[in-house]
Amino acid sequence: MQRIEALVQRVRAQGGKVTAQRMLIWRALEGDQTHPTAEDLYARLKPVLPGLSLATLYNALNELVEWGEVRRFDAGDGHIHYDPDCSAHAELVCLKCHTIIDAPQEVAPQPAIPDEIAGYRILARSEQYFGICPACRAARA
Amino acid sequence: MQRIEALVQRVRAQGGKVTAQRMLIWRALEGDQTHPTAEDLYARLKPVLPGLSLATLYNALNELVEWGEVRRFDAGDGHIHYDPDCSAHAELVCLKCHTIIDAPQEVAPQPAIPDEIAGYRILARSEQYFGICPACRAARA
DNA sequence: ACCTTCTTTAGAATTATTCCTATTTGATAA
DNA sequence: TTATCAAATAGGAATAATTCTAAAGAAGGT
Repeated sequence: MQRIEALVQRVRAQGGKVTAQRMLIWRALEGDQTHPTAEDLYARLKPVLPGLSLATLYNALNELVEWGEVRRFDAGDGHIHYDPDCSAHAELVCLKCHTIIDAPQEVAPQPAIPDEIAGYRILARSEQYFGICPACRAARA
Repeated sequence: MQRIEALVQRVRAQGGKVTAQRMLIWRALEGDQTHPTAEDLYARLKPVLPGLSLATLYNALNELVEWGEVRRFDAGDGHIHYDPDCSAHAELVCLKCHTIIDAPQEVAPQPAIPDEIAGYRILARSEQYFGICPACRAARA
């Protein structure tokens, strides 16, 4: 995710409004490395801004995804997870216990993102490896 | 996805049962290239086996995912999509209209899947490129 | 064929996400 | 400041996805 000032400018430039809700959500995501779900974020933000609606949160999240500022991915646990870190990295998802960790660049190197593929203008790339984590492998044996 | 005979053996080997419902779902997925959602499949299968429950369909799908036989991914349109084609390919997802196409290997080459990353036993890999499709680019201009 | 055992199923209940719309609020300019 | 207008919000309704549990069904031995 870009710095918040850049998001402010982006919203203004397209005739949008910098609302308290958006700022709150942006700040909550900034630097977050926990791959939170929408519910996680809601539980965190509701006490801060009690009037906050879940719909508003989903709107803001989906808009960030459309801008390519945040990645959203399915970890196979029945929840959609969000990750503001759009730098080059893959996720490692355990198919048994659904824990998620970021794969280091060395073990899952990321190619440069091309500007265009098959006529599509490419904004973001997402990669997941699904498998069985060390703990679950041990538990099974 | 492997051939259906292989799935039959797999289920038997782990003490499971080859039910009519599983066979039906497996056959529906075999060779499907439409990236269907669970609802798509349900609509297709319900007339064939009217007693079929959505829960059964989800069970079967999630079990295939856990076996690494089918990939499931979030196309950002509010629906989870399933793809029985686990051969090496990335998906191209339009952030505006949410159409999904398979990227040819030439434009998005797939590395070999390592057996293990950071202690995880790797079973599957998923890759998506998010962007704006040619039609939406034209519409915007 | 008939039990027995254990898995799977159907349908309802629950939870997650998106959609809808009257109302509120930010931004702009007088 | 204040009025104006477009855009965002809140909250509830609608839709999507998952979980739960009693009942049904397949496999294997008798």
